Amino acid sequence: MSSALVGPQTAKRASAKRAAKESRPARSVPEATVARLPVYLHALTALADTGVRTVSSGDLARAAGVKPAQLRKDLSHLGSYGTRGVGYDVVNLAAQIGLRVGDSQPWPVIIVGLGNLGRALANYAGFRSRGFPVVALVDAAPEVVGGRIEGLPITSIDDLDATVAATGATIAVIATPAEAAQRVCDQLVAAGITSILNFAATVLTVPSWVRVRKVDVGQEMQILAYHEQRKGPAGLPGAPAVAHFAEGES
Amino acid sequence: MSSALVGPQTAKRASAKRAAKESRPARSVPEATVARLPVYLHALTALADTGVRTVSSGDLARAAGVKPAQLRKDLSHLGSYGTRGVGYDVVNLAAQIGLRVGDSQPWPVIIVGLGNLGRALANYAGFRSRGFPVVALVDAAPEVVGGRIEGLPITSIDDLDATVAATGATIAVIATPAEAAQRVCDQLVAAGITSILNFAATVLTVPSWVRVRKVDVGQEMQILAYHEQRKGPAGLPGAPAVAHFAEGES
DNA sequence: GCTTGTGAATCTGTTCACAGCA
DNA sequence: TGCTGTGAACAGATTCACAAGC
Repeated sequence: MSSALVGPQTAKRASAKRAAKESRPARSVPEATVARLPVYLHALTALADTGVRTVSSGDLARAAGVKPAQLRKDLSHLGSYGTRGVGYDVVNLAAQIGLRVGDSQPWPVIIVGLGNLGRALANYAGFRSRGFPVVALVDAAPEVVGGRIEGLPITSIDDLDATVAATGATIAVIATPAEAAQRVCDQLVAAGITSILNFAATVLTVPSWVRVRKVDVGQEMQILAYHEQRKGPAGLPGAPAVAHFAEGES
Repeated sequence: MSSALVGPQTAKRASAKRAAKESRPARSVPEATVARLPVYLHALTALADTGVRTVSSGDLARAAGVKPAQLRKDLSHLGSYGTRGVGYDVVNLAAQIGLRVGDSQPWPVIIVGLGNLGRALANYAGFRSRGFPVVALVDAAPEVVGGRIEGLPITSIDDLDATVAATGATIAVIATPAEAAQRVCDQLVAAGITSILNFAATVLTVPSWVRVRKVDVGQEMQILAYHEQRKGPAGLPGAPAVAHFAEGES
């Protein structure tokens, strides 16, 4: 589990700045930027579909819901794909971002857990269309195994190793109940999965080479509720509160 | 659109540091902390269920997947609910966080869009159990309206104003196709909704007093794919890669 | 003219390290 | 002796503002 084997950020402290300065052509895009690339790509695709050829940082930023300066800074981490005085070539920029985001190849995905959510995900068309074909459906319940969804058979969790090997998947989606999530996660990791999208309401413990992203609807709701809470007691809706400057919506 | 009336963090720009120093007892919890409160609450609830009475920042941090210092800093924004040399009282701390997260009252929720995802969400039990009863299901398609899910009737989007007024909901979930999302969003806002959880793959434009959180499965996948991309070409799995500095997984 | 790309300034969040207290 | 709570140091991300270039 959290046994040593770490060694990560070991010599990071001391070396840092000076060492990284030369020899490297500026690798690594900031994580915050990576998280926005899909948004930019989506906006660019929409623009391309409507026949727009070039777009300015201002326009693209508006479509993506960010500020122009942020967009330019983000894109600058990828390279210089714009033309001063003109803007960005929509198709070319989309291609460049697509490259980074792995659009050039399909990423086969395994879905584990076929309750309500798992089934909805298995039927979700946007999955395949975005380059993530669902190649296997896995569950533990004997009465579920053997069924089919969208023509794809549901296989047993006991055959996970074979399933992963056969499909070549490296990404998995966990849509099981919270109690089963960690166990399933361990099995996925053992089978060679290195990226996991976790819909279960649990914190997963994984080795350092495995990346997990969590989607927790309940938590999102609670974050919204936190802010609703603030509003309620303060001022009545409709009644103009005191000062306030409009926010530019992030 | 960006008219205005919030009231909170009002004169922030100009005043800043100097002014904020005195008179204010440190209001407002950082957004990053707010996003973690639900995780802490979940971990505490689990601990309480197993009968644990007190917990140290180290143990709770491990359960929540953060560092102890981070947990203490986060909790310090809420007040001093721990006991030096001992730890935190599980039940009391859970109560305090629950208070902030709005656990004390139910937050009725409306779900708009009853395709695969909407139906899965409507059936999602964890919704109600976390204090977010689904009080209305809304769709636009005539052939869907009139049906029932979990005993709840599906009403027409045309009756939205009445539905919101009747239920008193302030939070809504958008699970429509992307094309319909902005239109639905506008209608929700007009009806009085002030918090939205958006599952559609679009950036929503809303007035400043409305809060939106987005859940986009496709985007999450692309973020995972971005990192998979880095790994792939570099070294074979199993074969120790060259240099390579391990990242410290957050 | 116009818009990009980027250093510098700022803001936000995280981590350290230790004083304060049971 | 612990473990919390927190100032101070650090790191990361955002925003500003302007030089560079079409």
